[in-house]
Parts: sequence; structure tokens; C-alpha cells
Amino acid sequence: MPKRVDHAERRTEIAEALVRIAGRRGLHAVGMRDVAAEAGVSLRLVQYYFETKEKLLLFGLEHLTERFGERASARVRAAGDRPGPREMIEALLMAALPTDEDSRTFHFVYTSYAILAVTDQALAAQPFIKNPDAAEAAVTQVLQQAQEAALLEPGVDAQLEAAGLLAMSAGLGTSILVGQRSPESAIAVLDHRLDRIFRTGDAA
Amino acid sequence: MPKRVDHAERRTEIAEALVRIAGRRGLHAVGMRDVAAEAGVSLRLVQYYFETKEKLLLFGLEHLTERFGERASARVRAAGDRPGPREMIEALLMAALPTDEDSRTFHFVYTSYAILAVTDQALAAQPFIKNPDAAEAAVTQVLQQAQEAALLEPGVDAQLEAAGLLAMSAGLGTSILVGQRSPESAIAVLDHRLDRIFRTGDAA
DNA sequence: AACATTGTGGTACGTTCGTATCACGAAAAT
DNA sequence: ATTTTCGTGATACGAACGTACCACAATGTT
Repeated sequence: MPKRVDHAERRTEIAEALVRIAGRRGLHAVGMRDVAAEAGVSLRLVQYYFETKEKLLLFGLEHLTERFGERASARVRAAGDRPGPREMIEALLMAALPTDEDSRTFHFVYTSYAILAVTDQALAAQPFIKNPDAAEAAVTQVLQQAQEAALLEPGVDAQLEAAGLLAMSAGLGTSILVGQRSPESAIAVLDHRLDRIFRTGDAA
Repeated sequence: MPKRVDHAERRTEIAEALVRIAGRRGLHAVGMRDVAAEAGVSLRLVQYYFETKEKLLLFGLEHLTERFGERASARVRAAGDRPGPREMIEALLMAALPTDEDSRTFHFVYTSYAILAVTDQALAAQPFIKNPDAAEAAVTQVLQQAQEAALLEPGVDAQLEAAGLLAMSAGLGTSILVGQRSPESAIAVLDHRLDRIFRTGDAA
């Protein structure tokens, strides 16, 4: 049976099993044996491809953020052929909301990782800082360009507004996750926020 | 030794030990033995006052939210003798931010509970819904009154704005927690938000 | 005075977890 | 053809966890 095997691919499969099961039962409740069963391999194999649980978790987080990045940029791209700044930001913020089962899993597991990272040194070094900072920079830039094009209401600070929007989106996401708020109402809140930032560019 | 003992008091002490240790090592890493050691009692006693770990966790959450409620309302009260709507809301939102060690622990442990509640039935029934909804109603009401007094910028929807503010505050809190943002910058973001909601009531 | 109840300590039990070890078949290298 | 390496299975081990059990002293109750 042992034909030569692509390690990277195998590790990805196992990492996806990890994310799936973490999304179902919570990251704290995931054991090596569970991951093995979910991936359809033996416990030994999980050990083989990731020597230790910590390394498995680390790789799982990398994989998760990577997949989410792809998803988010796909959403932005799908926002239109020549998306205006508002459409772009809206797509980005909404992509971060746990609306369907996939993004719900992402949001849940990612937040679980973030909580773990507060006390876990190895996890704290991971992309919890880098990635959101990039998103904030991107939103800031879009806002600034919109501002130069006089598309924004006066008095808007692009930097502060970008940070506020992302924090709000994250907070709304958590609200949806715990069942406090419906996706629709979260979107309404976001839209109202954007309405108050962007000049009402209607002309009907 | 066994003089008659106040159960409620004992339970509170143990619950506080639970919160302390959860704030230090993470809720997921808290065991009955740890709580016992932190509270300075034997494992048996923790079992005696809370029969099961689940009940201990439940009570810990109750205690946590209760203490936070007291803290938040104390902050609002301290916001001035006759606080204006903006001062009130600002005090409330800032109280939810993990600025000092105490509120940091609260935010961390509370978020850990919230994550647990996503998959844990018993926890999901707890005040994760009730409490934030009350806060949102309160902020909405204050905003509405301010609006009637013509203190707000035009075009503000009190309900949506209140929800947005609270979500933003929660999101900023998490950012601080994971070290992505400093408390000062979070406050700056919040203040800018409030500046754009409240009419600039200056007259200098 | 006798007895029941309450508070407390110590410790044992069964499970589960992450990790380590042994074994072995199939391919690659020499 | 032999030897080395790679992929895989099964299983064992020690630690930690939640819980259960047993004993006993101090206090109330009758």
C-alpha cells in the first residue's frame, strides 16, 4: 500500500478534518483521535504527519486563515467588475460575518484560536496581528481614496473609521455566532454605518 | 472545626477563585483541583459546594456577569452628577473595554464562556442573550432621548447606532485582548465614532 | 446522653488524552 | 538481490481529569 505520498496534501486533508470537527464540537474538545477519525486515518498517521498536537493546531490555524483570505478576496472580486469603494468595503465586511455554514465555522474556530492565543505563547506569535492589520490598512486606503474623490461625508477620519468598521464587523460576527443577532440585522447595522460614512450618491 | 458555614459566601469565594485562575490560564485549562488550590480549600470541598464541574462553571458565569454589571453601573454613575447622554454612553462603552487587569480578566473569561456556549447546551441558556440585549436597549433609549433633544447629528437611527456601538466596543475589546490594539487607540476609535453621532456641542 | 446532620479530608476508580514503542509490508536505492 | 527508507497499524504508557467513596470530627437536635 505505501506508495509515495504527498505530505503537503495529506497535512491539508488532516487540517481540514481538524477545522471541521472544531467547528462542530469546539476547538477545546478536539483530540488527536477525533481528528484521525474525521480524516478517516489512524491515530498513528496524524502523529506521523504532525509530530505533536501543538504543531497540528498551528498548522490548522495557518490553513484556516489562508482559506479565509481566499474566500474574502473572492467575495471582493465578485462585488462587481469595477467595484466602487463602498461595494468593496461592504463585500469585505460581510465576508467576515458568519452568514453561511462555512463562514460560521471559520468565525467560530478562528475566535477559539484567538482565545487560546491569549494564554498560549506559540499561538500568540501566529497571524493574529499581521492579518487583521492588513485588512485595516486596506480599508483605510480605500476610504482615503474615496475621500480624495469627495465621496465621503465631511469630518471622516479614514484611519479611525476603518478600525471602527472592522471592530464592528467582528463584534457583530460574534453576536451572530452566539445567537444574539440575526445575520440580517447585522447587515442592517453595517449598512447604516456605511450610509453615514459615504455621501448619498443617489440621483434618481 | 465544622462550625456552620454560609454556603452562599463559600460558593462566591470558590467562584472568584475560578475566575481568577481562568483569567490567568484560560478557562479551558481550569480543573477542579486548580480551583481548589486557588481558593485554598481541598478538592473535596469544591465538590461539596458544587456537585459537578458544570454547575461550578455555570455559577462562575453568573457571578462574573453580576460583578461586571455592578462595575459598569458604578462607572456610569461616576461619569458625573448629571451625566449627559454622551458621557453616559461613553462610560458604558469604555467600561466594556479591557483596560485594567480586572476588566481584562472579565473580558477574557467572558469571551471564553461565550465560545464554550456555542457548543454547550447548558451554557447557551445562560445570560449571553439577556444581558447584552439590556445594554442595547439602554443605549438605544439614551440615544433616542438625545435625539428628541436635538443633540444628535441628523440621519442617525438610534436602534442601529446603538447596536453598532456595542458591537464595535466588543470588537475593540477583543483586539485589545489579543494585543492587536492599545487601549488608547481603541478609545480614540470610539471617541471618533461618538463625535460623528453627537452634535458638536462646543461653544468656546 | 444518644443520635442525626453538616463540613471536611483523603484517596481510589475509571476514562481519556497526548505521546511513545514495536512491528511490518511495500517501494527505492545500491 | 539486498538493504535502507517510508508509510502504516496496533497498542502500551504515564499523566491528568472528573467523580465517587469512606472515614471522622464538630455541631445541633431530642
